[in-house]
Amino acid sequence: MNDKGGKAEQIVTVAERLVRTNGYNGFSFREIASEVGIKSASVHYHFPTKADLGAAVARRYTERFLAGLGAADDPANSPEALLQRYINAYRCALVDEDLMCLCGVLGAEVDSLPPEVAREARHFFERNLEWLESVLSRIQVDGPIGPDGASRRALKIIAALEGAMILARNLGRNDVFEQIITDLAIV
Amino acid sequence: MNDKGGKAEQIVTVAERLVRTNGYNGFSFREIASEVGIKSASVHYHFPTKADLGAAVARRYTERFLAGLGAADDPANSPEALLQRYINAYRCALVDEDLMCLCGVLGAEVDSLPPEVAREARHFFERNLEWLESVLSRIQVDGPIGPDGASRRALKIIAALEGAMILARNLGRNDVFEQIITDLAIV
DNA sequence: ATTCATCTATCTATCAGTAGATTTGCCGAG
DNA sequence: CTCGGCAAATCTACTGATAGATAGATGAAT
Repeated sequence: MNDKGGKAEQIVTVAERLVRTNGYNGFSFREIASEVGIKSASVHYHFPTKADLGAAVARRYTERFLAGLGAADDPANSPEALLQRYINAYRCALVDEDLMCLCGVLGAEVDSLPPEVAREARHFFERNLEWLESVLSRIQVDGPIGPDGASRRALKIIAALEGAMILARNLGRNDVFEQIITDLAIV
Repeated sequence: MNDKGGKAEQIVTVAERLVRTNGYNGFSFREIASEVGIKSASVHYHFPTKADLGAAVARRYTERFLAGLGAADDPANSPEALLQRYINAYRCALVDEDLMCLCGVLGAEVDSLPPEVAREARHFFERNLEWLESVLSRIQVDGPIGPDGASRRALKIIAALEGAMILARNLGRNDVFEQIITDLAIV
């Protein structure tokens, strides 16, 4: 059958898209089951509770996202190139996938998430900040002012990207994303 | 009775808090009714459908938010002071109310919103951008570089603020908000 | 024979929304 | 002041749909 990598993987894939479209409170086992071509009881077999599934979705998303970036300290890639790669990951989500960042969605409703899902969302941001700080610390800031350390710059970059996605999607204008990230890499 | 400004107003108030906590797909007529002290059928009397209520919540939020800012071209307030007031509005939502920006939440799940709710969310951003552009155009940009027009700067400011709220709330650290908005007013 | 994965069937709870009765508060007539 | 009537607001009671979750049967693979 159409069994790309096993049903559990398919379930997570469908769930990810639904969460990124509707939020954590906006998807159901039945809808996932229907799209995968099984029954909702079978989804419960793989992921006993909704929180289990939500956490699995966030965990896989984080791993895939970071894997796509590569090592922050890889000497084969300049920090400037890695920064562009990071920004491009968000651009692809917005333009190619036409979806919000998963953890941007989860982050907006963090107070109503089951603890294990909230923990995975926080983990996404922590790992991203770690990666960005590592990249930014390789860039020589020689300007006379340069008040921000790598940590603060990393925060500013993620915030700008998440905010840019929300604005672009609400205004229905992807060029808004490009305007916001202009000069994001050089501050 | 405890009837602050009428039941319709109370309903919108409770609904706003629930949306800002759980997202649009995460609140119910029953929960609102329970908190207000009436039955869910009475909520339907004031707001026939969930989309009606959602749109009313967003509309009142936008009006209240803009009213709190004052006129963008009021000569009694310097543009710099107005900009600080704008940033402070987000800070208060985060620190004092401990809630996300309503339209940040709605914006994250915009693809699953009823059309009239999505329209109100977009309207919030459009009105905010208009106000910010008006304020920013009053500030003399004399720097030798200054590549951004008022429009682009307005986008960057809103994106940074929405992203800062998401990050601060997910990391459970309000100082993250302060770090991100450092120098936001002077670029 | 055991395990894995799926199924059917069902449970209880909740959802948005509706119909129609009832209460409440106000206003004008006597 | 009191009564009748009207309309706004709330109620009870319900519908059909859907939610997450569970029990136990079925079939296939090892």
